[in-house]
Amino acid sequence: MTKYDPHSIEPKWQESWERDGLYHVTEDPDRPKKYILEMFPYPSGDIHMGHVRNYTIGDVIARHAVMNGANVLHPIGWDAFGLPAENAAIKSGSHPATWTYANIETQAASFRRMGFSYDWDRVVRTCDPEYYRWGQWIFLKFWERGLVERRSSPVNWCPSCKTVLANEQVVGEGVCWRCKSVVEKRELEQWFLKITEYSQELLDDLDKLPGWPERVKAMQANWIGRSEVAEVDFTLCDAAGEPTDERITVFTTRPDTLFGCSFFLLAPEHPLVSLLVSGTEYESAVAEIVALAAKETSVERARGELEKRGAFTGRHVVNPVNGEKVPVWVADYVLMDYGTGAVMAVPSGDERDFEFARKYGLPIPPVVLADDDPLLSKLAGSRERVLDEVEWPHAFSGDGFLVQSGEFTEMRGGKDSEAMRAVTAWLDERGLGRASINFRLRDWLISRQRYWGNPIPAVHCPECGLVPVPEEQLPVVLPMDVDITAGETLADHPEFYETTCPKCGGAARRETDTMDTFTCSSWYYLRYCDAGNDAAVFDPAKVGYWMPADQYIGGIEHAILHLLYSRFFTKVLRDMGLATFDEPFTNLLTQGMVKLDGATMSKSRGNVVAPEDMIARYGADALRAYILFIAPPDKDLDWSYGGLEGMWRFLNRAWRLVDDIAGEAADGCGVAAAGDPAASALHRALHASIAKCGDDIARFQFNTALSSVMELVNAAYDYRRDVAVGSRDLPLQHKVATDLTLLLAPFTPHMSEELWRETLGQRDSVHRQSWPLFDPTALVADEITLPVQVNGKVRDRLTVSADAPEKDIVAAALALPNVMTHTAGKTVRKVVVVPGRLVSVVVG
RNA sequence: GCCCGGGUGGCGGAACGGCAGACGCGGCGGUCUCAAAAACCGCUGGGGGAAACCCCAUGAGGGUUCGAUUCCCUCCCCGGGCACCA
Repeated sequence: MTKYDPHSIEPKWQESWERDGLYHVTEDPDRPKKYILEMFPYPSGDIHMGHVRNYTIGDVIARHAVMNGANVLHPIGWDAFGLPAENAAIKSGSHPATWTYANIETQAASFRRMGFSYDWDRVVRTCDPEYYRWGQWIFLKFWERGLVERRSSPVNWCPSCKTVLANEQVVGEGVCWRCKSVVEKRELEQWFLKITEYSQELLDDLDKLPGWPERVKAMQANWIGRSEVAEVDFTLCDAAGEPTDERITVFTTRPDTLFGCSFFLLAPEHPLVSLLVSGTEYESAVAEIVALAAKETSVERARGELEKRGAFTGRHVVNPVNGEKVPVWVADYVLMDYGTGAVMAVPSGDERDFEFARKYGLPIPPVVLADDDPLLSKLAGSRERVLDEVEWPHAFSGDGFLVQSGEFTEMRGGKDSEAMRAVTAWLDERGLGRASINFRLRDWLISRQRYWGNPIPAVHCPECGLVPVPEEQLPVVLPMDVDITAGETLADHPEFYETTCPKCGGAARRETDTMDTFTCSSWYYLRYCDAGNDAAVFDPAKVGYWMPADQYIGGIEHAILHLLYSRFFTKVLRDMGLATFDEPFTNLLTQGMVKLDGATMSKSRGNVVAPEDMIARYGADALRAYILFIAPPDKDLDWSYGGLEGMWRFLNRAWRLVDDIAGEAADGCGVAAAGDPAASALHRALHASIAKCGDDIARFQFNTALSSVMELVNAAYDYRRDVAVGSRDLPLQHKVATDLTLLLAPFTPHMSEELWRETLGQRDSVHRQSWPLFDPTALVADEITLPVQVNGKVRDRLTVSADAPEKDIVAAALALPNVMTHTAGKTVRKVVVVPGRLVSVVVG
């Protein structure tokens, strides 16, 4: 008899596995591959319950896949560049590199202590020059393909992080994703990756991802924001009101309302604004609006709570559909960075234009009427404009009939309507407009004004302009002697930025911005396939063998950010001929958060349950099994100490069972009794658990997978309680003990290994064994008990032999006492027999 | 406003259209013990009944079906994403 002691067995097997290279893999064309990937962590130093959950899920999937005969790649690495290292360095006076590498060591030790089955030979650390040089190489390839651009535009600036941010990194109501400060808009020259070139494909290929949660796909589709619009060209008039050659194009989703356009709007930031008004009587009023708009914070503006303000420019444009001249106003609710920054205003059909028209006394001609609108009878049939005002309290944006709309009058209007198509076609024929597609997705701003990142490999030459660093000069090494505590960045470091132009050899300045860390995490999963390669970014053959990743596991917070960027990188690398697949991650599992009393665990809140403490008490196996048992993986879970205690009890129970059975086997006692019902019940329970546990792991229902193992243990205890020692079926018990050990192996790798090798005396590792075979015939019982319903309610139970013919079942069911009670005095209209399931009697 | 999720015992959660609540936590009662811990056994949705059993119950209301937590429609509530997006 031995006692379950995780503290002695867990470290022992961890060392043994590592010594034996148990989790080291190479390509093997003869076996099916499986790439199980978890989002690599930022090395913050300590592991938290979110890590435990994320990486345990991956580990169970990986171990189960191995037992099912797959050649499994299960790597780990560190997303090691980023701001926290700089902030910590400023605080502690150490170097970001020192801080980062030390954290990687402690975190790796914690991961080893959890018993995760990583191939440690493939570790990737994004702050290693051996890694980031290939990030720079990819950047140069993007540049060659015209996907890199340095340009000036209004960008998001985080005052706290002192750097610019990509659109995706501004979350909620205009705050920085990392520090939650309110983001400011600044006009700056920055580096962009042209992700918008792939907008349509990024959207379309979501359909190629049936293994992704709907939620994530919906979020990406929302973010990409495709809308089918019409472009309409308005002709600008000069100050005297005469049409010029200049046209201003607007986007609209409602070309059917074009006849209701009674004014025209420009965003305050629109470049035309100052040209139109400079030196005119309208200049000061317009300047005021521009100044006011500049002061509005992005938060205020995003909430749409501001009262709309505007000013007339003194100019007009010609509405192409009816030749009408409408006034051009500047309005603060028109956004420069959506569409063209110019809008045709249709106050009767758009609530914002409606408010604006009311405020400034502009006309509101109705053009689309609801089917029950009283104006319908008054305006029906009139093609010409007869009414310029409505008494409505709001604009009407629904479907309806067109009135006073020229030749389109009486057509059906609305989104995706007859009138909409007709107007667009009419404009197209005359070269005044066209159907078009608009995306909300913006190009990815990747430059950061921070030190601890991957340097952008570019040189500014006064003669040649922007020059890429030649490939053979890579990597542009991040210098280690920058004094971060003094607030220095690369821009303060002449030794770094003073250089010569690769093209002309003249004096030039090296780019001092670094890349967004999300560029590093957009291709690390490819590097895992060929981590040590120092001659190329990776060997396409190796990537071709392992990719795409069969299963990706990580937090929902990357639903857009990392997952969108990685999809983009994959598509570009494919177009470069380095990959043959369209999507990097075939299946995605987004795990829920680990909370305490409903609140997110955080150090600042002081409500953190430290994994180390739990390991110290119950061992890593109990923690692993518990965090999977408490809830399905995609749901948030609330931490419970009692639940962990319960898992500890179960592991002890399972341990004792295997230990006791092994003891009895050694004693050689017990004789199998043929046809013993208790033994066949245990036999059935065993195979039911084998089937359910495997199926449930395959569909990531780890909680029910574990509960099926618990049922097996309960069944074995029942058997041993009910059957005297001398009458127990020894081979069956032994089979239960070994299969139980195998079923638990993915969840509790250390305990299973100890039971397998020490208690059950096996030679090879339990983690090199096959998943136990399920025998469907074992589930077939001689007799079955069927519930019998009368009018949908269970009234009795019927025990019959499994192969009883239907008419015998019907007869026996109708003869059951409680069935007779409920059918007495009524006519049996129908009897439904669902074989092996139930009997349903219909009376009336 | 648009788009996704989700509402089941005291709690976490189970249920290919087929006995609602598996498994676990917690609670109650018991065995063992001088006692406690551990372990083991039993009970544990609500109501009625001595019992056999009966009634109610998966956010609300309809529908399809012999049969609905599950499928369809309408609505309510909670969580998340997008949004002065033209």
